[in-house]
Amino acid sequence: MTRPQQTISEKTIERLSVYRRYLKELQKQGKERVYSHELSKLVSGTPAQVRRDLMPVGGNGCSSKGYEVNLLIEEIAKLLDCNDKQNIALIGAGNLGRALLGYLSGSRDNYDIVALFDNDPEKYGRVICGKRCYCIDQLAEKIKEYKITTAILAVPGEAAEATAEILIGTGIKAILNFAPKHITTSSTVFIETLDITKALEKAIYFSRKNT
Amino acid sequence: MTRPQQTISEKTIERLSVYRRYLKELQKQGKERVYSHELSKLVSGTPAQVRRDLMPVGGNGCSSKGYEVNLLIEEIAKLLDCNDKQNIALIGAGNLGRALLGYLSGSRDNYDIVALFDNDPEKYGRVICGKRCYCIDQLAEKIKEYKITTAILAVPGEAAEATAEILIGTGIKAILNFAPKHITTSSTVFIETLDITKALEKAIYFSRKNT
DNA sequence: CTAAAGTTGTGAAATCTTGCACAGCGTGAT
DNA sequence: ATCACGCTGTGCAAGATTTCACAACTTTAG
Ligand SMILES: NC(=O)c1ccc[n+]([C@@H]2O[C@H](COP(=O)([O-])OP(=O)(O)OC[C@H]3O[C@@H](n4cnc5c(N)ncnc54)[C@H](O)[C@@H]3O)[C@@H](O)[C@H]2O)c1
Ligand SMILES: NC(=O)c1ccc[n+]([C@@H]2O[C@H](COP(=O)([O-])OP(=O)(O)OC[C@H]3O[C@@H](n4cnc5c(N)ncnc54)[C@H](O)[C@@H]3O)[C@@H](O)[C@H]2O)c1
Repeated sequence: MTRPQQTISEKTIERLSVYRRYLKELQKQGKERVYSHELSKLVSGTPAQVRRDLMPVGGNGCSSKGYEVNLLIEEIAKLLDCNDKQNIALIGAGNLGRALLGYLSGSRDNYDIVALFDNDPEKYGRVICGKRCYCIDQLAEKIKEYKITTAILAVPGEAAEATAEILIGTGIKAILNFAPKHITTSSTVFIETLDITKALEKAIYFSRKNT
Repeated sequence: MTRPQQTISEKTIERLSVYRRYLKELQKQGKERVYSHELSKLVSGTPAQVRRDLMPVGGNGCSSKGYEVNLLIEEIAKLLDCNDKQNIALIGAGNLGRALLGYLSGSRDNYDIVALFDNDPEKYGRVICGKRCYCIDQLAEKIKEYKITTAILAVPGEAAEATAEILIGTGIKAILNFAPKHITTSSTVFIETLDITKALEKAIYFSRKNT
């Protein structure tokens, strides 16, 4: 019985990532099984949504006993990570870039920041948080060398589009962008922009609307 | 003719924030009018969506001449900011917190981080990036004093839920949360969680799915 | 063994969001 | 003055996502 493998929505992928994080916590606590309604509370969803999200990961999930935590983590990993550690590049070793580096350098077993890039001679050539920082000119070369498929873009807004173009040119497949710029491309590269200002302005707006 | 003022969706609010940012750039460039199809390109949407988003901001928008940039910025500001500068608190002056502080301390005219809070004696009592850092124990007191309605939460995951509870207790109205924890509450406080790991795992997943 | 309680997987309904398409209008050309 | 063009505002359809609701199954108790 092979998986139907119809495309999975972005939202479902996001929630699977979140479920997995909680599942790992449960695993640490020694919990062996979990019900959809437990997961749903951790995430403000409904049990039905959790069950639907879990459908494409493969049907372990046993009536009346719920899901087996270990197995579920494994199956989600198969789907999200393809059992394959991904090499990531971080472009822009500024304030945000270094914070991210510290945050993401911890014990992640499914991806790893393997190279930094910057155009500031003060920064490239050094090792920051245990990772080598290269000159931005070496981007294409190093991305090939390290087999990097995903990049985190943390350069100033003015440089974001041009840098993204270069990245796309190197054959990279996805970009997580922190610059407050929408990056347009005709290629099929997946671009996710995390727009902090947008999130804050939204919070401010709704701070006035609630009750 | 008063605005219908039916509730505006979260997605529309987010896009309005983004439109405004681009409009301000256009303004700087001296552009006076803009068409929905121009805005839509900057954001990968359709012109129809832009027009629909702009409907609740009040109908300036003139056939054949498009929207007047200055006016549109003003109208969006009325909606998003209520012509009112918001005071924001930043909880957790760690790596991310300080990066955010630097980023958000620039020339924002609609909100301002006015106070920091931390539980580390090394940090509170000081002035960081021009803002005073208080001990977390003074949270309630200072939030009242500064009339703060929105908080940015950048404390470690373990402390996030407890800190959010305290925040909610102070009567705050919205929280922008960076900790990788879902914050559950029965109150009507608006909570937006910006989950960076989730975004990265999503990017990694789609890096493999595209073409 | 049977029944009760509680859970999964999923079709179908409900809701939310986006895109189409066109009436109506302002503009500029003829 | 008239007309063609291109844009806005919006009813409505299409699409996407969430929720409901129930059959099927497992476990536990009697
Ligand atoms: N700091 C934050 O908390 C924060 C929050 C939200 C968004 N952002 C966005 O993230 C980006 C980075 O912010 P930051 O605060 O780290 O800025 P920063 O100025 O501290 O760092 C930017 C880094 O990029 C490098 N750089 C500049 N141009 C480059 C280029 N062409 N190629 C390679 N490297 C280049 C600089 O040398 C510097 O090291 C900006 O777009 C900013 O808008 C930052
Ligand atoms: N650094 C990043 O780029 C990054 C990215 C994504 C998410 N996050 C999340 O953001 C949060 C902060 O990350 P960070 O890298 O800045 O961590 P950090 O350890 O550098 O900073 C945390 C700060 O919070 C303070 N703190 C701890 N407990 C507190 C409490 N109970 N009350 C008040 N202050 C308290 C600490 O003293 C410290 O200053 C974490 O939840 C982390 O998971 C960070």
